[in-house]
Amino acid sequence: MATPTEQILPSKFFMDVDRSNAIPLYFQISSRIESAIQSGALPPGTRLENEIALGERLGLSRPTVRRAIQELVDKGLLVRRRGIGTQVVQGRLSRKVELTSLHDDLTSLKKQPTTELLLHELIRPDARVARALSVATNDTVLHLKRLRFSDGVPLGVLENHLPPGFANITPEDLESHGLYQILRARGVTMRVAHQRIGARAASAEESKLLEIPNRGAVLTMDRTAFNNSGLPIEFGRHCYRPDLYSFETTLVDK
Amino acid sequence: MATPTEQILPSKFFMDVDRSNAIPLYFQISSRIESAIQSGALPPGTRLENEIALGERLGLSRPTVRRAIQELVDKGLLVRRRGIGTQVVQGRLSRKVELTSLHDDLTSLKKQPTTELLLHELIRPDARVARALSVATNDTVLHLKRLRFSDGVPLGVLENHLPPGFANITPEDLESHGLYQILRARGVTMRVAHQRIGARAASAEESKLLEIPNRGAVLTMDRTAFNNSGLPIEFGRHCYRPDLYSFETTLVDK
DNA sequence: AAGTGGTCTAGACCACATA
DNA sequence: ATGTGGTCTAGACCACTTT
Repeated sequence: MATPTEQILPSKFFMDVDRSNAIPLYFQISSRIESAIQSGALPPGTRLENEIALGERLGLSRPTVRRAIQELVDKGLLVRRRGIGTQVVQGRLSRKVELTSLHDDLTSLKKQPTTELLLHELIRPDARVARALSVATNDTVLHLKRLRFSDGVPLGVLENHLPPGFANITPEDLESHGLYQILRARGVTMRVAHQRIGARAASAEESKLLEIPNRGAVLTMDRTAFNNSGLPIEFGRHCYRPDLYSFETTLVDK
Repeated sequence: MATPTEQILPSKFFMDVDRSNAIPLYFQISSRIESAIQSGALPPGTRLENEIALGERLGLSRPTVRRAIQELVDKGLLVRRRGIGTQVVQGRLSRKVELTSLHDDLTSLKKQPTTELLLHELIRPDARVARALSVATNDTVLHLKRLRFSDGVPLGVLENHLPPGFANITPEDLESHGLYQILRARGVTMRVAHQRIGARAASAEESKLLEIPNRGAVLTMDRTAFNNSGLPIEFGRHCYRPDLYSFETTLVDK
C-alpha cells in the first residue's frame, strides 16, 4: 500500500553540472530537482535514487548531493527516511512566506502595486517600538503609515518604524518604491525577521481605508526585521484585507 | 559604530562533548550555544569565535561546528557574513511555529487543554477535501469538529478530515487526547505541513462557541499534514479567538 | 596580507528498515 | 544480509571584508 512508486529519473538529470558557473553545485542540483517536481516529471510519491548513486551519475560527491536534497526537504517538497529512501511529498505546492516585502510580492505576481503615503514623521518611540528597534526612548525614529493597493484595490495598511539613520528617507521615495527596495538601494539587506500573525477587528479608520465593513476582520502582521549584522532595521505593524491576503508557511519536523 | 562586540566565550564552552551520547555532536553544540544566548551569557551583538578555532577547542571538525552554527542561523538567532564572522542577532526571542498540534502547544505552556467533541462522522469528502487528502470523492473520510479550551476558556474551533484508515478513531479518544497524540500512538509521525493563515468574520455558530461578538474577527488556519512517507494524513480548517492566539514565525534570507 | 565564512571532496562508520 | 539515510572527519580552494 505504502510502496514507493518506482523511481523515475528524467534524462535531464544526466546533464553535466556547470562547474564554471558561479552558481553553487548543490543549488544547480536542487533547482533541477525542484523544477522536475513542479513540472510533474517527478510526480508525488516518486522515490529518488540514493545519494551515492545520484552523486556518481552527476560527478558529484555525496555531501554535495545530500545538501541539494536537504534544501528540498526543508522546503517541504521531499521526505527522507533512513533505510528507505527519499520520496516526493504527495501534496500540491504553494508559494511560501519569504523575506520580501509586500511590494516585492505583488510585483512578482505581476500585480501593479501602488502606495498612498498617509504619515511620514519623526517621533520619539514609545516603549514597545524602542525595545523592538533597540533604541532609547529619547531617540528619534521615522514613523510611516502607508496604504498599499494592488491593481487599484486597497490591500493593507502598513505602519512602520525605522531607527535613527533612516530619517532622510523622503515621501517621494516612498510613493514610488517599496520600503525594502529603498533600503536595498542604501546597501541594507534584510537577513532575519521575527513575525507574529494574528487577527482583530478593524478600526474605524482602517475600515474606511480598506473599504470593508466597520469593525470588520483584518489580518495583522507585526514584524521586526534585522540586517546582516543582526541589527534591527524595521519594526512594522500591518493589517490586511483578509479576502485579498493570507500567509502560507511550510513546517518541517526536525 | 557597527563594530562587533568583543567575543565572549563562557567557560562551559570548554567542556568536552560527550561522544558516548546518542545525541549528535552538532546538536550538543548548537543547544549549548542556544542556551548561552537565551540566558544572556552571549548577549545580542556578540561575535562568535571562527569556525575552525571553535572546532579545535571543542575537538570537532569544521563541518560539524559549521552545522551547529547553521542550525541557529536557520532559527534566526545568529547571522553570518563572509569575511566578518558570526554574531548574535539583536532581538529578543520568541517561540516559533512548530509542527505540533494545538493540544501539544498548550500542554507545553502548562495550560490545561480540554476538548468538546462537536462532530464525529464518516462522510464522503467534497472536492477540496478529496484533493487535499489525495483520496477519491467516493471514499470515506473521518470528519471531526472540536471546540478546544485552554484553562476553561474557548480558544478555537477545530475541523479536521482524516483519510480512510483512521475511521476507527473513537470519540472517547478525542475527548481526552489531542489528535496528533492519537496519531503518534498509532505509529504515525507528521513530517511536513503546508499551512495557510488568514482571517475572516466568525459564523453565528463560531461566535457563540468562542464567546465573541457576532461576526467578530477570527484567525484561521488551513493545514494539510503529511507523514514520513509523504502521504497526506490530515486536512484541517481551524479558527481561533484572535485575542488568545496568534502565530509566530522566523524568516531567514537564504 | 590576513581572516572570515562558502563550497566541495573522498572517504568512514553508524542506525534503521527491509528482505 | 543488504541498502538506505545520518553523522563525522581532515583536509582543500575560493570569495569576500578588513587592515
